[in-house]
Amino acid sequence: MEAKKENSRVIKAAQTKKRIYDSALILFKRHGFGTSVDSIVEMAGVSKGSFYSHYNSKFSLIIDYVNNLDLGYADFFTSLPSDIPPSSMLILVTEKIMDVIINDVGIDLIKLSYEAQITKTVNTDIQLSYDRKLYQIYNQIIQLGVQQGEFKSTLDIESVSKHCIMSIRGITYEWCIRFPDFDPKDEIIKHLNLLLSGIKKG
Amino acid sequence: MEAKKENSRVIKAAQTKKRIYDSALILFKRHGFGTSVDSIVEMAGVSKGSFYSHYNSKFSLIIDYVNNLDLGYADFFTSLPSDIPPSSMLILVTEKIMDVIINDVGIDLIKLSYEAQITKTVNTDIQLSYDRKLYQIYNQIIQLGVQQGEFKSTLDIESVSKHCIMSIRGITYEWCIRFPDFDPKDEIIKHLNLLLSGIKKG
DNA sequence: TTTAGTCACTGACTTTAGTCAATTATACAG
DNA sequence: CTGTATAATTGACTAAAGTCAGTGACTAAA
Repeated sequence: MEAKKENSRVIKAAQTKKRIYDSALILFKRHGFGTSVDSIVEMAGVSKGSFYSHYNSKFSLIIDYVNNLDLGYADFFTSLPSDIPPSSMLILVTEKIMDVIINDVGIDLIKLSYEAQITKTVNTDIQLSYDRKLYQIYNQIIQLGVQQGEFKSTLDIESVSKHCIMSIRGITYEWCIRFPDFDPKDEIIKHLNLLLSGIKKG
Repeated sequence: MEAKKENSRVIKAAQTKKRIYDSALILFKRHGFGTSVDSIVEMAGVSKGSFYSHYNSKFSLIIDYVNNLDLGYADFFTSLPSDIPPSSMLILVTEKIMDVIINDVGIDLIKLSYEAQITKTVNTDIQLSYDRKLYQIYNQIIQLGVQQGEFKSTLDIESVSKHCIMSIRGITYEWCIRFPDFDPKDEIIKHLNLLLSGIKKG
């Protein structure tokens, strides 16, 4: 990963990319994410080829946008009082995440993003860094739960954290395919409660 | 839902649909699921419009195919000895389902099918009937667990069944986006064990 | 300064999914 | 048997994503 020299060529390229990105955002807001690449490049005043030298696909741009949203999970987590039980932290953080997904990101973007992940014309690096932040939060909570004796000491903390995040993604996928007859916030809470307390007796 | 009379018109239409379907399968096997609709109708000797009067979209045909696979879950379930604990049944059935998904259906079809579910120009009725069968199996197992006293009597059986199936779908989605660096069978078992025993102490 | 090479950029082109008005074949009522 | 309604089928057409050989402005090395 070498930083490119800031010569005029590089600067112009960055300006072009930004023009494409900005035009896309305006058109997305105006006409939704079905906006064609043709209309984006027309508004940006560049050629189609230029679009594709900056973005691998139409999805790439959308994923760029999603990943640049500041979702503010980390802030929410650090703002939590530290004297509540870790199981409650888990629930609260997860509720917050679902709120953001439902209200700030929205069904259309989530669908596109999940579709892009499957078809993957897309560089997943940024997506993974997003995961890493989430993962750290869950890891901390579960570690805390084990330390404080609320959670089983036999837990594989890393694995459990990953499974919490997978549950969020799973429920969000379910939301995509069942929309609007599915309440993802309600369901993720039910799922977490199952994960916390288990199905088996004692 | 009225049964159509079997006049020659209906029979011919069914034959046309079958010719399209069979050609598609041959081409899918030969060139993968990227096969174009044009080449399918060329091989079937029908027009493109005809294709679209039988299938809403290219995905529809693929979904049709996936749903017509006899996945044999039900048989596997009924062949289980009835004296093993319900928690083991849950694990065994789920392992079987994952085996089928991984080996009989395969990553390419699963990806297409999951993509189709998200983009959904597609009639989900058949997908739902597939779910219904699975759902019945899980419902029975969990009911048995409650009756025999292995599972908590306070469980909402229907909700827990749904969440088991959602977990399968969630993990399968994860497999799609992480392939090949993800072992869905291993992970679904871990997830189920968490669901069964819980994270919290006693 | 010259010159070879790089890189953003161009736009016509290809590919493919999906549409729809027109056409043809069949069913059915009188 | 005749005319009319209905359903299946056609294929030219649209729309949109993505490609690629070519262009010229800019960089950097001699």
